[in-house]
Amino acid sequence: MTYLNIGQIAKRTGVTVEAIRFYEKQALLPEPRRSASGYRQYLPETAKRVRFIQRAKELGFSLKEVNALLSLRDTQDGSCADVKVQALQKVSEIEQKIRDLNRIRDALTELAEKCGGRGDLSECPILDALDEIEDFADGSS
Amino acid sequence: MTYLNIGQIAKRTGVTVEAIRFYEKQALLPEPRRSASGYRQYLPETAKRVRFIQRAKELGFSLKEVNALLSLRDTQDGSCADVKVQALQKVSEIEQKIRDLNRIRDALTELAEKCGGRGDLSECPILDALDEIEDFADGSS
DNA sequence: CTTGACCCTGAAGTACACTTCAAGGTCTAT
DNA sequence: ATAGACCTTGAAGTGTACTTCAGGGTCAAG
Repeated sequence: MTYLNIGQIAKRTGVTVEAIRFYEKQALLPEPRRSASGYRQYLPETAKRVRFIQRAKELGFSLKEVNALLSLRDTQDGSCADVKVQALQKVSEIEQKIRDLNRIRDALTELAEKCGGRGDLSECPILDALDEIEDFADGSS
Repeated sequence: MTYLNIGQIAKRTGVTVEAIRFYEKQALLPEPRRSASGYRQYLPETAKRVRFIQRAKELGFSLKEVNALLSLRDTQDGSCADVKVQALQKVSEIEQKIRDLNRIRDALTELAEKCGGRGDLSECPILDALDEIEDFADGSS
């Protein structure tokens, strides 16, 4: 049969069995088919979904947000226009994250370059590179 | 005087007073100067650092990781070569995050485009777009 | 010289995302 | 048919990142 039990999903994704059950409880994963004896039986695609959850978490999305992302794909109620609005909203959030990560990456790259690989930190004042992040306006009051 | 008290830092950063004190306890912020009466007195630059902490958190870095990033800049011990190695390591982690975010953004953009803004979800099967994320190898066993 | 907005500390409480535990049933190989 | 690796549930425990509470001191305005 093409079904996988929870341990096999765990192995394929690197996520613990317990975490997978937890995701089910949180409705991030649909309740799977069960064997006669009550074992969960997953389609192999479930592993994709679990990996997506992991990745999204590493990118700073809460499980609630991951759920919202997945629901954009899953949901059967609500209009397509709603989905579009939400998707575009998420896109702009994500683009902000990408910009921020680029800023941090550039600062770290500059830092590494200026360090040349030898000398001690007193010869590396360019560690200020990170201060170039957030170089704009303060609060207004 | 050029010093700001904790409430002013909070206002400029959008981070609560309590969280700022918490960051100090966790050594993400250096212990500031104190007034005669014990009030914390911050240099305005501290706001930059606090905003950096917030941004980095939103990008999926734990406070411990943020600390490591900030330490790359701050530290006075350890050789510059060490800093370089760590910085480049972080750069590749960050580049992975950027790739993942690009994947999610592209999928969401595609989803939004195909939705055209009207019709209901039964006319939007492209919600499968997100499945194109993680399109590669399964576990090896 | 008091009122209200601010600051201080330490301790306890909360939300999130799990992990561990307890107590037990199932499956496969020998 | 029994050992060992798997699966089940529910409840309690853990680490992170705060927030709230209790009890009090400080500062600027009127």
